[in-house]
Amino acid sequence: MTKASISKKKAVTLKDVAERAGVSRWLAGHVLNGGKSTAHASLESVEQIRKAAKDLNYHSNYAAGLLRGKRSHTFGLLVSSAGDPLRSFLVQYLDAKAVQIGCHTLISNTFSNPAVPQNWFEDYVEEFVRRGVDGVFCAIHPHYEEDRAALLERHPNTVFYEDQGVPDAACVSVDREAAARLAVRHLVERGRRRIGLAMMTLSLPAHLDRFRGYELELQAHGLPVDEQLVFNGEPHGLAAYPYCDMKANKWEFPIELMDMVIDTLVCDAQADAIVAYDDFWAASLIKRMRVRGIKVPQQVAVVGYLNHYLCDWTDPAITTIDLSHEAAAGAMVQMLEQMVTDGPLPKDQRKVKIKPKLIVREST
Amino acid sequence: MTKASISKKKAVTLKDVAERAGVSRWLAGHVLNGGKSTAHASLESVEQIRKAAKDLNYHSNYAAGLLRGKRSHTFGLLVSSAGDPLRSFLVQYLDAKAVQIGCHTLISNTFSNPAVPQNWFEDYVEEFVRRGVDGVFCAIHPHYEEDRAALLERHPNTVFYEDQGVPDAACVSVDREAAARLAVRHLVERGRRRIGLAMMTLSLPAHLDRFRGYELELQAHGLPVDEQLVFNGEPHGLAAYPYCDMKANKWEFPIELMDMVIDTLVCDAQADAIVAYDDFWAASLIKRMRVRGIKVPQQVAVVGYLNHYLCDWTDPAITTIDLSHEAAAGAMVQMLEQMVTDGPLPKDQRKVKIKPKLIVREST
DNA sequence: CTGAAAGCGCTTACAG
DNA sequence: CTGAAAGCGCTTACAG
Repeated sequence: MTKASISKKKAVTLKDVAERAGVSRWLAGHVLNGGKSTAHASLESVEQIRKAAKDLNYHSNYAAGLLRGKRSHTFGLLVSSAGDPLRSFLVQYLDAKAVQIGCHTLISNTFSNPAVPQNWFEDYVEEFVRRGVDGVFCAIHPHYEEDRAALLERHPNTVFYEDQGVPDAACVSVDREAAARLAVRHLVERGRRRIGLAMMTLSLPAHLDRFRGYELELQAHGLPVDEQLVFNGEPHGLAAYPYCDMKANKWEFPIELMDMVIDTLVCDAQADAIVAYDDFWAASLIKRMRVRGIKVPQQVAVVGYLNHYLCDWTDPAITTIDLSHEAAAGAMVQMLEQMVTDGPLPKDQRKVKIKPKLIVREST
Repeated sequence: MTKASISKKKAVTLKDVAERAGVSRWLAGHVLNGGKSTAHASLESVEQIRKAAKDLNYHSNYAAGLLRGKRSHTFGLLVSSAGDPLRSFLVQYLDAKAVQIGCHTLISNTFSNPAVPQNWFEDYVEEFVRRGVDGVFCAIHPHYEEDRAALLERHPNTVFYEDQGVPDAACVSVDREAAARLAVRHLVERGRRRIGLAMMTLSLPAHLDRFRGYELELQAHGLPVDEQLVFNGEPHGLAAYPYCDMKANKWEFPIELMDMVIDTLVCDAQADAIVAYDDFWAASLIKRMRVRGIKVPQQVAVVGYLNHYLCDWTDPAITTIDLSHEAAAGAMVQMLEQMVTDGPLPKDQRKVKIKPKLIVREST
């Protein structure tokens, strides 16, 4: 059988199955594609139809179903770059969870692509409409100023990852306050008393959550909150955007800032531990401290944030907070599917916080 | 306007546009969706139609087009896990390049998902048929024994990443021989004379390519090929599968083997440089050598393979070979698109080798 | 260029 | 349960 003959071969249709099973097209369609009860059909007919479908390798025509208004079993996924360390595993798990309920994922990552025009976001939103996606996952970074309201207008069935400032929207996010508390508690248990916090900024809600967790956990252990122990990158020119420019696949990490963190927290404020902004900060802090003769973890313990697999490969390996991407993806898929089948979620079910986990390695 | 009214609002159709533009449905369809020449229409009509379409926010109905046999502008992407460090950037770039030619990417990564049944591969292949993808990118790891012949049978338009043992199939792969030569040449230029090679196995073609490159480049510099300087992990129980089990998101890295590499190459054979199997080997080798008091790069230089971003975060940062994922993705998209539009590629255009690049950091 | 018709494969509504 | 018909939105073929 040549390739040409394959591609020319007519697809097997409901009519073929019905004829072979000796039933009506209606019944065959009802049994194979109806989804609901098969009450109308005798058990024998159902058997016959299923067998005929299998024999003929029947698969219902996707385009015809769509045209008649059936759902697409496709979710659109908006992400700035699929390879982004903060997103790649979320992407993987979202698709894996979607597959479990019979759905597929259409990706759209375009920030990595300089050739894509400015209005990529709107174009994707329209293309998603055109393709009849059942819903959308929006996992673009919160600081990108795309029009999320317009997205919601076109796709009421949207679930966000991380709070993107859209009131009442369905949203799954990491419990950052809990994350900071986990880190601090662990350090206290290891006997640290002067625990520093190194943050990129303290002017955004998500970052403030971590600061609050840091404060609360210190207080829970009767430790003072010393503002000298809190480093805020913002006055030093650190904006809230990522230092990893995925567009150019280039890391522009402010390594000199890490020395400032060490000056401020370790040298001046005598920190014996640092809760770092993320694993990349942690890795650089460790690297710079080694150069300066400060031993990790003996003199200063370091905790990261994210649990990127690079944590296994630094020296020492980094103790960190795992963001539970799999759990987040599971929650997102479950919420979206419920929205698709049952309509909008009740308001009190729209915000889901994911519990992070402490992963202990060598840096503490 | 309530959400309900939006979802109920009838989609704008070609008929609406034609009426508004005062032309026939045929002409409107021809101008807006025909793609080919607009020779049949007067310039004025074309203007009118375009304007009407824009005013009404017309987008051609995807399902109807598919049903009538138009191409889907969708590529299927088979990958074991989208978050895999060896694949995540390829995934990102494939989508980015596809978008540039107006196509979208349907991902399918399921190895990460224990709940997916054994026959996931065949299911995806059928689902891709059902959804009418224009073609398929197959970037699953070569050692997974899925039925690639069956894939090709259903989807003649398939481009593989890395040689997967399918004769005559279109395939883009890294020039591994060139990669090894780049590493060796760089080390020779840095004055190294006893350059070790640490390989996972030497029984697979792809790995042998690197060994050949190593040999050739040594010979090109008049250096002897000393078999003591070649470490082969295979006799030590290292199979050719990845040590990163994405299914469980768990790394089972044979760290004790890294000590064996150091014993064999550095202690016994007096290597002053190691060309490592990949960046993860390089990172571990560096880590273990530090423990043993061997200075990198002063005593032993190390070169990785892949240019994963973790190379920036180890100490010292790793000199490595970049696999040019963006170029590979570009070639794959270009080949697939040509197959879609012009039919099968001539046999001599089916194998594309991507040139890797040397990235110098601190470990050499 | 127009206009009316057929048909892609399915689902829905309807009379039996 | 069956059977014949309509229609989702489009493209194609055809007579004008």
